[in-house]
Amino acid sequence: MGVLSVLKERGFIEATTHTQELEDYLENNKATCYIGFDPTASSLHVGSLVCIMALAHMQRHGHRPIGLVGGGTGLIGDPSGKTELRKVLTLDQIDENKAGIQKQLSRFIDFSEDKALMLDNAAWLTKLEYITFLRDIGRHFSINKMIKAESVRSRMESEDGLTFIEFNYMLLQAYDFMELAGTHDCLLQMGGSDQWGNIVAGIDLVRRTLGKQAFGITFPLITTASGIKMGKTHKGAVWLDPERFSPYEYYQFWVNTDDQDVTKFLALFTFLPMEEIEIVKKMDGADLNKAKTILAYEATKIAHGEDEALKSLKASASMFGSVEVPADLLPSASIPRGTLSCGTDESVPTSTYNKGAVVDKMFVVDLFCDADLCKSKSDARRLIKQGGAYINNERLESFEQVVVESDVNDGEILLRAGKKKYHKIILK
RNA sequence: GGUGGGGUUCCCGAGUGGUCAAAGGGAUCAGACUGUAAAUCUGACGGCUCAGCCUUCGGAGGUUCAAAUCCUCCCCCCACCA
Repeated sequence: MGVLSVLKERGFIEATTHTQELEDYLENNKATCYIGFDPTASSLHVGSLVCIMALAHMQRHGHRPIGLVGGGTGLIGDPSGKTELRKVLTLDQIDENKAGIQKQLSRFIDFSEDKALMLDNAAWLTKLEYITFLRDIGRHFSINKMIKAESVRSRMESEDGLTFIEFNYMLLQAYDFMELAGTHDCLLQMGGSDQWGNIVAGIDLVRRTLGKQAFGITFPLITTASGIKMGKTHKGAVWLDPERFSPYEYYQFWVNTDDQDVTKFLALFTFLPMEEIEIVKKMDGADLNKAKTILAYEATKIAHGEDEALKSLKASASMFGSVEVPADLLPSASIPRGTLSCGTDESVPTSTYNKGAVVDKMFVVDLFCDADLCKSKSDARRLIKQGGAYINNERLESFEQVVVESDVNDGEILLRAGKKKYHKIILK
């Protein structure tokens, strides 16, 4: 099956240009394709995962993906899908962020032997000269067309308006496409649905300047069943960087997937075969939790490796009781089968304290605050009053409670806030 | 540059001298119900040494027993005009 059909079947495709020609092109060529990533942070997050997975699928089908880091465009800021002007990044920040992004992408895509490329558009964009650029590139752009583009129009209508610097973003992205088409014969650009205007502009520019037919694919904006943009939690974005968002939290993020999203996410965010995912569609009720376990395991494995996935699985089993993974569910997944009742919980966040400074000295409340389970003492007070604070799985009744010897089991104290947030205290 | 309208607690948004830690909604958090889901219901939602106290309403001063609310200056945003 061609890569385009695979992507379509798995829910990646929102729109494509020249559908038939694109299909032929991908069938008959070892194509090069690219997606741009903004270096606005030193880590990518789940919001970019659709793009990343699409590149990975491309590579698995023998095509060559390019991850383009917008080191040059990051100096400008894309107005698409933004309601306000983005803060401009400094060169140093961009460099740092770029490095982080490259590292993460290499978990998903194989960059060895030029099977994939990582480029930075700063390489060509920062060398542009204004007059030359206007004359050679600017002439191909119609203001009439641009102001009709959704990204521009919505900003023109908003009271914040649109600055000239942002208005130019489209030209620069189109220039990127032209550059890549010229130097790497990259004729396919992909991106989120908010990139449609930019992609189409690039295709036009490639045709006008190089006389080549280029193509575009956009992905749908993935929202959860409750209508929220995918990848946002109370803690903000779900980062792929294990330093910002631990593999255990990442795993938990996927386990907490809404029932209605399970099959959609399995298709988008794992490589499990669709025939197996089809079966999950027929499942409902508590059974779906088993599928969520596999989703979480696979997603964690892809982003953080099998070891971390296994650790997270075990930690979850010991925190939330047993986890059952039937042998015949999604058989291609490498998750261990059977019932996992208890195990080490090494992936749960921990802190270490000096025992003498804690026992009979410290208030339990302070441990909650230090462990970031509560924002402040008032927060801790509320939590206790509402019965959401637990020490070793026993509800904490009093705000004034001090840690005592009997709270310590094997040199450890397990704190819990609400149903899902745990923190382990190790005493030395 | 001119004229007018604004900047309120995470967000939207009420509030024009005391009854204001500030309506309402959203988000969030906890509890109940569940399946580590959704929906629903209940409660919480600035901080603290918590029946009390302290710090917030763009910034700095001032008037007043008392200011988010009045005055002065400054900063920023928006609309229309140039």
